[in-house]
Amino acid sequence: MATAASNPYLPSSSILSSGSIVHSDSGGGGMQPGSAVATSVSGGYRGDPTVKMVQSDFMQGAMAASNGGHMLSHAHQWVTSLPHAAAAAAAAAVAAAEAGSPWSSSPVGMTGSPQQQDVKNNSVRDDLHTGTALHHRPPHLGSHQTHAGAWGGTTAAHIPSIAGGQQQQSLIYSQPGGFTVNGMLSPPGNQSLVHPGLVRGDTPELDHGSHHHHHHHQHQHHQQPHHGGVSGHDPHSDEDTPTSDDLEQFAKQFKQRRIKLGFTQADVGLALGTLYGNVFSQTTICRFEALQLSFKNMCKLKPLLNKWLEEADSSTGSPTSIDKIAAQGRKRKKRTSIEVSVKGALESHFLKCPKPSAQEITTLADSLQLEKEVVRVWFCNRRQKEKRMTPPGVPQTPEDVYSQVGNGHFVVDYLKDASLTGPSEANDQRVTTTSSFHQVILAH
DNA sequence: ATGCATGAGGT
DNA sequence: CCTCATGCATA
Repeated sequence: MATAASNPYLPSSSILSSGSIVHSDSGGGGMQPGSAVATSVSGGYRGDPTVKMVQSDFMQGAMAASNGGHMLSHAHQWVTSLPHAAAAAAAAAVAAAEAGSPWSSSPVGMTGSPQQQDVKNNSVRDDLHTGTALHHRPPHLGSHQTHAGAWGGTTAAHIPSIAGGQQQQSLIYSQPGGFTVNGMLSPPGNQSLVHPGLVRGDTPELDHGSHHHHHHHQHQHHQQPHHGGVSGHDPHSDEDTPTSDDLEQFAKQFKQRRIKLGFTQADVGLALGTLYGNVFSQTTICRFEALQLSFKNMCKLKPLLNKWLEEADSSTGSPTSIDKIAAQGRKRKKRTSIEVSVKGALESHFLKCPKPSAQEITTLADSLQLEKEVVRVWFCNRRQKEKRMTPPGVPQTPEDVYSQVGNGHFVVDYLKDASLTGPSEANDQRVTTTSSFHQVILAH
């Protein structure tokens, strides 16, 4: 194979990335009058030997730079290191899918890598689980994929098991060893972190005596298609679609317990993986706790986290290690940091038009000297932000606070409307509405 | 805790 | 191209 042997990011050949070649930004005027972006370099990707210069859908039109003609310094040099051939991966994916277990088979990735440095997979030591044989259950092979109609529509069922729903990206980030990594629960380092008494005590709390549910909005539940079908819904069962209040509450409880048990958000994420085959990152757990996910997404995760909770406090002391199957070499573009001033500009435009056309984006990008993609993505992310349950900046005081926009309930409400409404038109409406509220916080 | 990014689906 | 769910990398 013609795989290049010189990987600029390998420890040894760090001639380039040694320490401080970071091109400072535009601040003091090292370069152009208008350069605003600064992609900080910080090397450190250890891809595998099989370097392949594949890629990048970005380059396509991004570098048009029609204006000055100068390309500026930030060349996209995202590390490229696709370990396995795409073909192989694809094939494997299919195979996996057919096999039924989305996760239990993705040996690819290292099939050809001669020297994986940190592969410590294979070690199936979970069978030695020392007693706690509770966890570790094979992914239920449900070939159904999450329909997730929850709130979006008439066919709001309940949240189906999503264990097998998304195997999509797992192809790339999937764990090396394949299957269930191993053990979960195990407070970082020492388990004696927690008071023995309260772990098992199973504090029947759940309440925080002071339930301040001041805010009551009319019900926004979308009823199930057939009334009488799935009845017997317990108010706190994870069966039916929870209300925003439920989620809010759960999130809080979850966080509390998690902390008490001495687990980090990352731990939980991993645990979920070994428990159900769905690994999540610290980010996601964090966002869940902070209600920074979409309503739908919150609903999806709640059951999983709930289960973990149960498992977590029922485990006396699980040994197994907490492995970190850290980031394998992946070619991610360097995170471009956008200058505050530029951000401001983007914000402005966003308020005016949250959905700029391709042309507009190009223009804007051009004027700001940013890559088109960056701008596009910025808008995408921005829109997503608008849709989260908890609007940023809004004081989240549990007490009172339900003055106007309270805890995002309204957000959820409007959101639901939005999703129900037909494509196009309605969108502007909702954004506008939200924006008005945001202006308050944004325009200090 | 968050900002920018990736990718799978859906139009 | 967009939306959504997610996450690496960072401040």
